Amino acid sequence: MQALTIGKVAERVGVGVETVRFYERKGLIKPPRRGESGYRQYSEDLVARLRFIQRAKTLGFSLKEIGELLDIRHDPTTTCRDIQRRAEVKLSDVEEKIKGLRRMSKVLTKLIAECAGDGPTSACPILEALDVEGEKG
Amino acid sequence: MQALTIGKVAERVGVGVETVRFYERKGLIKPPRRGESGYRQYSEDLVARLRFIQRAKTLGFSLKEIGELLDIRHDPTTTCRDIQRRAEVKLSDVEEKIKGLRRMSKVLTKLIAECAGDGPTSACPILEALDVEGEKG
DNA sequence: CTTGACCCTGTACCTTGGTACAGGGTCTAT
DNA sequence: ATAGACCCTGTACCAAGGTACAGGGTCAAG
Repeated sequence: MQALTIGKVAERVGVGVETVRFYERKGLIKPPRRGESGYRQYSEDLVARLRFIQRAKTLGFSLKEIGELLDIRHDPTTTCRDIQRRAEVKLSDVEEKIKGLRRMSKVLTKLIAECAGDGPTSACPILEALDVEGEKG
Repeated sequence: MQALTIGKVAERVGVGVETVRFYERKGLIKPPRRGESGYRQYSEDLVARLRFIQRAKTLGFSLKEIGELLDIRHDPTTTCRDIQRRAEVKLSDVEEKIKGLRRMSKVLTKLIAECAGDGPTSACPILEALDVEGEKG
């Protein structure tokens, strides 16, 4: 298998070469071996790893969290359960956000309707949207 | 009602005084009146506004977006139609955010279900799923 | 009336997740 | 052998959203 240059890797994954080097600096990918010229030589594995990073990002994981996922994976003392728990934490974050946004959506919808109907408007009705937790769905 | 100092306000909301001043600079809260000494004098209203800002942040709104949300209200210079239009813009933002989060939720839920939790990380379906791109989804 | 906690302005710095040079060296096609 | 595309390191920069001084003034308790 041919070694890939950083440009090829970046192109395949759809990121800039700077981003690949940035991930290396951040420890998300390990420094690859170098050719005579000092050029980085990557294998296909790295492409997979980079895709993993991109995909995890879209699920709301920060680079730090992604780094942890990748570390866990290569740590023989951890189990699948560790990964699962992290996914669960992330899921509950996401569910919380959805709830809050639904409240916001309701208030905005109401605002639009009231406005159309010439209804009374409080000084700053939007503030009610996120009023104290649990104090009304 | 006693005027609140910036420290009292910050304490009540659970942010630093620097943050309150930062929001003032960013236009999220308006410059309050000042006492003889030049100290800022706040009313309870400001506490509510700051709490809104904090909650909206956890929902993924940027400070800029939060400023726009807070602007959706009646004042002498805005018409009902104005409010309606701005509320509609924000409503569609909110719906978009919900959609994105639901996609994340779905993927995470599926991954968590597929993972029995008892295997080694080397065979974790969550990690495997993150490896492949898209997987026809 | 002093001490310490608080406030003021202004500026510098931090983190996250990159992006953009500058000033080189290398590789490849012609 | 030379142009142009690529690679290298290093540093600076960007936006967002703060956080931390420095160097002052003020307020309230003992």
